Amino acid sequence: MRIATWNVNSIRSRIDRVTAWLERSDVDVLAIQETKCREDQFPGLELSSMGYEYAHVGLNQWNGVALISRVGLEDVATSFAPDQPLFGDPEVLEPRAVGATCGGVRVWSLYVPNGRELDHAHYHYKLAWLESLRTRAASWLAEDPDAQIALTGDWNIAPEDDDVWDMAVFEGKTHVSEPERQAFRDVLETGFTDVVRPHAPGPGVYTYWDYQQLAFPKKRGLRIDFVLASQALAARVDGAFIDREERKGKGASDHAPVVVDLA
DNA sequence: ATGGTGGATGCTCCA
Repeated sequence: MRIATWNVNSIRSRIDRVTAWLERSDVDVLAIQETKCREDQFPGLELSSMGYEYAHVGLNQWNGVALISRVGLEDVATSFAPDQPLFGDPEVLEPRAVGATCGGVRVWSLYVPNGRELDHAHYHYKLAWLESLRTRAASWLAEDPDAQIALTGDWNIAPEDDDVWDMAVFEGKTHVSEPERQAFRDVLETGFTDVVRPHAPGPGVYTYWDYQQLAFPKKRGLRIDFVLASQALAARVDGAFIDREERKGKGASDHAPVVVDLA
């Protein structure tokens, strides 16, 4: 079974690239972030005609996450916990998490809040969101230590200096601050592993490149998209890669798909 | 190749 995660930066503007990528990638389950559309705008027909079931949550032009699967899609959840933090004025539950059981694996498509600036309300929201996720993930494993769980998505955190093209540029910025990195490590410590890194060692290996300043051809990226697997799932991983080819050319997302193969 | 962001929206925000 092959699972993948990809921040597509608008499913409506990217649907042709998404279907073309699916056609050539033999993916069974894809977690999508930043669909940037409402439920009624989601291009479900294009995906279902390819044999994929889908679950999507989207309220407006921001955020939005989906799961598509051709190996079953059961027990869909549109938030990871009853206390998943809210944001905005008025406060709302933003569409940043969707989970489903696909081929026996509990897969989550997660779009961690960006944080915007250190000490911004959005930054505190990001940390609270991650803490809530950590607590919930720990409870899932406490319930069933053998659960096969994949926490996939755009984490908006570069956990190590090697995940950043130039640390000096990120001095005082989000994505690399110690509280964010600690929050990421705290999720790992509940019993999850980055299953891609062993197959895509750095430095200089990234999943995201800004559209500006020719960042991609200049190799100026960040590694912020991850597949974190529970122990039982990690034991099944027999390969992984970041598909940076998909970042090339006109009309690419600013993120590359991240792919994991399970035995 | 001598370049210099893109998406959704609506006159700006978000990433």
